[in-house]
Amino acid sequence: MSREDWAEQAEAVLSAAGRKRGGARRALLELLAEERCALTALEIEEALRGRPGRPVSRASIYRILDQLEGLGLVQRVETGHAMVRYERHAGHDEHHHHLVCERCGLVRPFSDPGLERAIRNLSGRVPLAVSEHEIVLRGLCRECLAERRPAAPTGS
Amino acid sequence: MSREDWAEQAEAVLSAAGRKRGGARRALLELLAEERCALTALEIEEALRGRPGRPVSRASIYRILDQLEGLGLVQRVETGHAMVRYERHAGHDEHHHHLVCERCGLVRPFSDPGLERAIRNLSGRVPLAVSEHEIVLRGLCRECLAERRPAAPTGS
DNA sequence: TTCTATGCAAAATCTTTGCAATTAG
DNA sequence: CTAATTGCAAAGATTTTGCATAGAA
Repeated sequence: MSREDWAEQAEAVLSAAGRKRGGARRALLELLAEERCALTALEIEEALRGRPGRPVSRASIYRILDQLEGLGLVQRVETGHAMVRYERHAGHDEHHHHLVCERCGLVRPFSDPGLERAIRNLSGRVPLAVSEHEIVLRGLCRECLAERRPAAPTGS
Repeated sequence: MSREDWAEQAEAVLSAAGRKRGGARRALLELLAEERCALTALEIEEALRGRPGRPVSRASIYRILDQLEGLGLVQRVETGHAMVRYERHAGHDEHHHHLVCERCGLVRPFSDPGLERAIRNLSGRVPLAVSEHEIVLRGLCRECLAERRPAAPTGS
């Protein structure tokens, strides 16, 4: 499913759920369709303010995200700092997790088949009917690591 | 390391860091030593209010948790709902992750060697110097599943 | 026309900070 | 005595809600 398709499909799902179209949600869908990784509500607000389309009020952003999450169109991602991030619900082929830099806060996607296998394997053995999983690796990104260790890593 | 040992060791680390003893922190350490899974700051506040020791002000709870996290004595856990949870930093043998029920909010620990292996394996191949990882599986716990599907699961 | 969508402002919730009093070392 | 600890209240930050208007079907 390509990016434009995602936005269109989302509109279709919304319509099927008896929702009417609106400019604010439209703008939000377009933004999420382009983004490949998770954004916070405030990042979304800012992004929409600085683009050709229209700005969207914060309250609407929260309401729309909540609605989209309820319909399975976006996923919440908890990467830290008690601030929720959202990204479009990806198909099986685009499924990914997140790397978070503890120093600069950078959030990047990654994926790994071995990890998915381990999760699938595990899902049948826990006392929970697993519907989703979320994995966050924390550490230092390359840039922050470089700033901390200017010298070459020569043993002790 | 047993539970009491953890609290004692924590006091030792604090002392080594030049910290003085205080009743509020003491109460918090004892609570965390007993808990096997992550609590939010507000849950900690409530738990401390309803027990023999002393109640601790909310501000102190946040300050103390922050301090303990800085010393590596507790770990933040992001299980969802934009509320941070904390649990004592476990040794290698007690390392675990979390199952979260999407309906009732129950948080339970679990662990799996295969998963840890996959993570270790992966850590060398991502553009991040990984220092921690966090895994959350979401779904319905047994009780909530039972409420939703009163009938026996006989294949359609 | 009827119900949804949206903005604005107020409220609610969680977390942090400032300040003064207390207490450990 | 000096610095860390703690509580209280106020401030911050993020998220939610109430209400009125605008807009889609």
